[in-house]
Amino acid sequence: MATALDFQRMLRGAALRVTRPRTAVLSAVRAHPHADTDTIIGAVRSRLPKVSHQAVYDSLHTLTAAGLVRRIQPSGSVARYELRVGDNHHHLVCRACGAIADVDCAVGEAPCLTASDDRGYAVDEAEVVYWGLCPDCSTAQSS
Amino acid sequence: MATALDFQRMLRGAALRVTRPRTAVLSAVRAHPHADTDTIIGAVRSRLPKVSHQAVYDSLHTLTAAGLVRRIQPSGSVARYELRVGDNHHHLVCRACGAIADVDCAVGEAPCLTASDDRGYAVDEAEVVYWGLCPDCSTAQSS
DNA sequence: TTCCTACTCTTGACTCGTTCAAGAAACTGG
DNA sequence: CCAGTTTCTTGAACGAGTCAAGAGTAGGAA
Repeated sequence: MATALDFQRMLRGAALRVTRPRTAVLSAVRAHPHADTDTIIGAVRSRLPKVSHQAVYDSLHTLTAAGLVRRIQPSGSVARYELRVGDNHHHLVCRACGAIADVDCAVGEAPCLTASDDRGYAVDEAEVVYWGLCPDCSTAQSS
Repeated sequence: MATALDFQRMLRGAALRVTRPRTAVLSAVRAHPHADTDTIIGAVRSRLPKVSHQAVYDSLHTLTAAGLVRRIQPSGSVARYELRVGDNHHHLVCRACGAIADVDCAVGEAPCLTASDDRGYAVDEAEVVYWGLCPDCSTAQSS
């Protein structure tokens, strides 16, 4: 369980200033994986009621740019965030309710990271999204 | 080269009514792969100046639901569309300018279509996005 | 400790892609 | 050609996210 001190170290390690909103955002993202901005704002304000939505947006941008947080945004959804963990995991997204689940990379160690023909692009990341129906929506539809 | 008749057949094949806006949208999507809605509206209006933006939005939704058109929306971008072709191709997206290029699936025939653990999800599609810098932006940055 | 500077946060307005709603127009089967 | 339903037009509205200016704060230097 990461403590406030761990978040401090993460921020300092990325050469970022340690501020209450930022540590609160990191904590909120860890507590609510795949949460949208609104949820994060709510979670942050449960500790620091006076934090503005703009501070949360700024923090999320900064943390994303620093690589501490990962932003994901499936089509048709608002932006969602998760703590960047070094592993190469991907996401299952429910077409019906938008639920997101983590899934390890399909074939071992980053198999899809190299395109068959990169068209001259300098690729630094491959993102995989599996679309389908989550168990709940699946049973709801068939019944 | 697909003609208006081909588009008609595509619509009828999907049990959709054949209307001018819809055929124009199909034509525009074929002429401008990966175009955003604004571009498509512009292309449609070059033929049918009186078409409302709402008709284009409606057509795109309908065509997407029917599977004739595929909607893609990389993080931080607006919605983009391309004609659905049966192949399993993916996309290269430039982090700097947002350019999109097609790329064939990395390892043959839909390798990533099966997650290592589907968590009970009924997966019907796997989407792969390669993030990086396009040739232009790549040279612009290094210089 | 105290001060200074640059970075961060607050406040509040604003943008713009997309959606909603009501009525007019048009497509299709009979 | 007609009826009935779907689709399009018009115009307003929504909301996630951004912009901007000034107040506040973190962190290094003295």
